[in-house]
Amino acid sequence: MTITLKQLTYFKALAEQGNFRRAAETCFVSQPALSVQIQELERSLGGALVERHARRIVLTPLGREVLETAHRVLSEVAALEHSAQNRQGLGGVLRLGVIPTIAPYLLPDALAALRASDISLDVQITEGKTDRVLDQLTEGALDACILALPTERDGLEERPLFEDRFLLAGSAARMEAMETHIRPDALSERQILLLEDGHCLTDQALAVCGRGRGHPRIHMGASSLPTLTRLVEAGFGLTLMPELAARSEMALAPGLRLRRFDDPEPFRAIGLVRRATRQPTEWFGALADTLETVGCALMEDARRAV
Amino acid sequence: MTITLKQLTYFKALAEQGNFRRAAETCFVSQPALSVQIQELERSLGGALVERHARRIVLTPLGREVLETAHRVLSEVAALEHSAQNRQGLGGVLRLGVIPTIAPYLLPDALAALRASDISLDVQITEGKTDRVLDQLTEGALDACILALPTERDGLEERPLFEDRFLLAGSAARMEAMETHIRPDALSERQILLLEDGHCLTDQALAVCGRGRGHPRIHMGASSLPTLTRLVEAGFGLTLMPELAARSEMALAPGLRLRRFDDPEPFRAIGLVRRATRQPTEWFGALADTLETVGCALMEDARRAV
DNA sequence: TAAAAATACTCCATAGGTATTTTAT
DNA sequence: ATAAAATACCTATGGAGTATTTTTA
Repeated sequence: MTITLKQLTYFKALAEQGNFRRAAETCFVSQPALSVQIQELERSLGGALVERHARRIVLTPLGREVLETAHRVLSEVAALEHSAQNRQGLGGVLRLGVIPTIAPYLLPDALAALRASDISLDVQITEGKTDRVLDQLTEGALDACILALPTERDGLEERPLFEDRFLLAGSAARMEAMETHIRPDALSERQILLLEDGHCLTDQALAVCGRGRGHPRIHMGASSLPTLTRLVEAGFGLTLMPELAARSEMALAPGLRLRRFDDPEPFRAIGLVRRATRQPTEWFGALADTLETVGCALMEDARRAV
Repeated sequence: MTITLKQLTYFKALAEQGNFRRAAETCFVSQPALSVQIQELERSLGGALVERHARRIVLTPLGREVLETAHRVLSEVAALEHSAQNRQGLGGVLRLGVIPTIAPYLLPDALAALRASDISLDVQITEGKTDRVLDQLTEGALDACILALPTERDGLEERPLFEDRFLLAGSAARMEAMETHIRPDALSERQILLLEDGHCLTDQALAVCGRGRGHPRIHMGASSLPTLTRLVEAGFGLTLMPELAARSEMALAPGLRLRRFDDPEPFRAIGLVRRATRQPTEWFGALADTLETVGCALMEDARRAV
């Protein structure tokens, strides 16, 4: 009626052994059991697979063709079963969404660390703003996201990784004109440049500077952090620079000056998010641990530098 | 414990439907039946394949990987089952052995006829002398052979196809010196050129000429019929030319002359041979019928020509 | 509360085993 | 006569069904 893997397994053994009895032995079943399954397979395929002779069997043309398919199918399934054992972490590709103000600064180190770690998982990165990657995560198009917490969405599980503090960034001239001690909410919003709408960093910066104080005057809607950095370097205003991005941005904008805020320093919480599910997922914890280690190390470096 | 095609089928349906109940419906089983098989598959693979959410499911990375394999495996098996229906004649490649004194003369027409016929079978030709192809047939390395009957071996089934009569061939000078009516056994053996040992044609020619009359004097052990033809054309003696080869050989050796023997003309019986097996083999009869038709047509032509 | 999946339990189909017959050399 | 595969028959595993519970949104 229907072809089964068992039938294909028995048939492969029969073709290899050339004899029903020996084939049955290698399959650890009785000879009639194997005979019946071969007959069943022949009935399904509508033709003989082997010529039965007194001392041996010979494959028919159909049998040879079926044998090839059987080989392919069985090896595919065997690979599946085998991968179940040898799998550390998980099989397959983990689709990871990362927001643009994190991706270029965290991923180089993070991917290197993942590659080196025991959890051998392939990662496929999707870069997108918070809402977009969270939508994809919810739909099932992504497996996890790295972004600023909290997400404030239902059905998601958040795991904090590290704190990314904000530094004040400006041109040398502007920064020298500043007083020594700066409190974030003392910044006049008119001085602050922000990324274009949609970047969570924009909202966070507004929150840090105390939105309530007056109407924000966003001079430029820069589309990326490097662009924003260049504008600030050129003296068009100040901005809040995440520590995470500091080293890279300084390398590209030598005229930029950074200054730490007084304690308590404002920060964004970087976290890993996945769909909430009751069943434990091996890879999530391991991935988060690795990212946490990498992220904290980067923060250490940043604190030594500024 | 072991992966089954049923599990893969159910899993594929689940991935497509995104929901256990609908997947179960498309498989025409109850929801618990499908649930259990999915759990079984997950147990075999040692990891979750789907995340269970309230209104839908999402594949895990492992699930996506398994789904790809499942697609490949199921489509291979489906192709097998499907080919069982659409198969005319047989599937696969028929390995056909043919002796050298038949192959080049019969095969061009025969293969064309097979290609045109409804029995769509791929044929792979092995050319070799009688003993060699029969050994391969017995071993199972060939499925059938075209050669001169009888084979006089056990375990083989012979099917006569057509009679290939022998013509007397010689140079123009020699043939003009011959009397009008020739009886085969009247030929002096010393005039006759034969192929080298191993060709059945050699034995047949000796039998035709009445071996008992005296010691055969084989002037040349030619390795192929075309070679033999050239020697004869050059006047080195006479030979027996199978009607089957006559047309081709005449084209290559314009100086050659052919003469029919008086009735009863000597001939070799061309037949198709396979391993004897009690189970009926669809292709054998169909193949034999086609070959018989082609062979008889060639014989008709030959008789009109000489 | 409603919808979906998991669990519990029962039943039956079928794969497998033993004993035997049939077939081919 | 012997060796191998097919057949007959019985048993037991496990896949599927119904009813129910659990879970999550």
